[in-house]
Amino acid sequence: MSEIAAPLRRSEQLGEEIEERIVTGQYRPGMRLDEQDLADEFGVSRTPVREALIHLASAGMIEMRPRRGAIVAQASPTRLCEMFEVMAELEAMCGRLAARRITPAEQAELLDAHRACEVARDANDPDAYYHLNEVFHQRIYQASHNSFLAEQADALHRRLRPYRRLQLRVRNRMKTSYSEHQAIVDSILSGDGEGAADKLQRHVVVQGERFADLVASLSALQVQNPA
Amino acid sequence: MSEIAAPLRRSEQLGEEIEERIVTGQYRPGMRLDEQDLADEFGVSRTPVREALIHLASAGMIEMRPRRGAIVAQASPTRLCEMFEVMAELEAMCGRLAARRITPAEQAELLDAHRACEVARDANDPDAYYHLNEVFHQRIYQASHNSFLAEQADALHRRLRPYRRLQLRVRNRMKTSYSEHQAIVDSILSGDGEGAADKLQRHVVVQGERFADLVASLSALQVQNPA
DNA sequence: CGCTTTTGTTTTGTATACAATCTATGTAGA
DNA sequence: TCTACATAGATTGTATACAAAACAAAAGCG
Repeated sequence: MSEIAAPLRRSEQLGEEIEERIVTGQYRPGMRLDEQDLADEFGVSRTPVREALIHLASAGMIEMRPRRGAIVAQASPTRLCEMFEVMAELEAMCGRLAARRITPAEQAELLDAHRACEVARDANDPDAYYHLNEVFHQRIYQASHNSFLAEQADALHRRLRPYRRLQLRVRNRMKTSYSEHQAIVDSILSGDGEGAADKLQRHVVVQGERFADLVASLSALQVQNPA
Repeated sequence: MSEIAAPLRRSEQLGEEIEERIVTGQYRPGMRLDEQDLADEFGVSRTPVREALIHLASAGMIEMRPRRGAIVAQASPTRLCEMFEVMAELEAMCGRLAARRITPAEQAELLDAHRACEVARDANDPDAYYHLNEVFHQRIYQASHNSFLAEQADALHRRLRPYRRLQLRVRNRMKTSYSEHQAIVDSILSGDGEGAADKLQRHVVVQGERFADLVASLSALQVQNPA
């Protein structure tokens, strides 16, 4: 989220870079993260690497087992469903509040983000849609006017990014997503908090056949050699 | 929450100890945490202390400004309300799920925790009530049968512990709290998810006169000399 | 007398060194 | 051939050392 530019510690930059690699799938769930290797690659010592890893572990992006090194967090299908269930509730809450508190300027921004998604959908460009979809959701977080909630939602959203990305590949998911967005926008702009909450909840939660889709895409993501 | 006993890193032990001091009010919001001082006190080098601080910063318990040291996180009244607003939603979600999914064994445990609170209330013992109240709420988290949700709720609960503690000192708060617990238990045991959610939400959220109470107790907590 | 600049001290951030523990390979025995 | 154990190697966790930045205080200047 838009923060005042604070000078980043080296370890924070490392953390962002490593997180990016996890999100983009370069580092896959279960993959081992060797401190020395990372240090060599980034041209620093192990100290800032360790600090970055500890931060990522706190955020749930990786797992650090004492004396046994760090691995990219691997969530079971059940666990993922649980996470999406919570994400759905947070999004619903954002939508409920946003419907009450959104400003005219934010209404315009939300519509802009929504229309941008439409362009990506029409171009049948999942990667573009993926990014614009994030902007769309973040605009809703912002419009909730609860900055803590927005931060929490954003953090969990980031944690789920690798899996969201996969889901967009599922047939017709992009079109379905867009029309759901439309209904969400309508509810928020008309001030219907409960409607927005309900639609966002269903938009995010993984259930029914989407669970099967998730499991199927997961096996493709999983790394074969955890060592 | 009950986890399999994993050998703790020294830095993790430090983190727990420092967190405990923050929660109990020994370290007050705004107070500076000097790495060398902590290292000397615990008889370790700065390295594990730093790692503990980074972890606490990730959890939001402290704030680390680059090159300017760490201070105990100090939340504004507005921020605190936002946090309680999210906590209320998470608790409501736990209650809603718990009403549907709670097992007979968990029902018994929940009742046990509730009756223990009754004893503390009758003894007019806020400290005891404070701890038993935590157990009561954690039982609900567990009964949601969404382990991720339970972890998130617990994490935020811990973050709000210093402030919850203060609130129990407010006149009659303990008795009010207990009778609210009673209604919550009734809803959960009767399988009324929406009722449980609604009652938990109101039980936790800070609004109306309780906001004034919170602000009043906050100024007592705030440290005078941030240096 | 107040403000700016400069110098000295403290504290953080990173690099390196070392000790403890875990993993893996190889060997001996059943 | 499989299992148990011992040893060697690799990797983590912690201590120490050093460099850079922030902070504090004193000196110089208007």
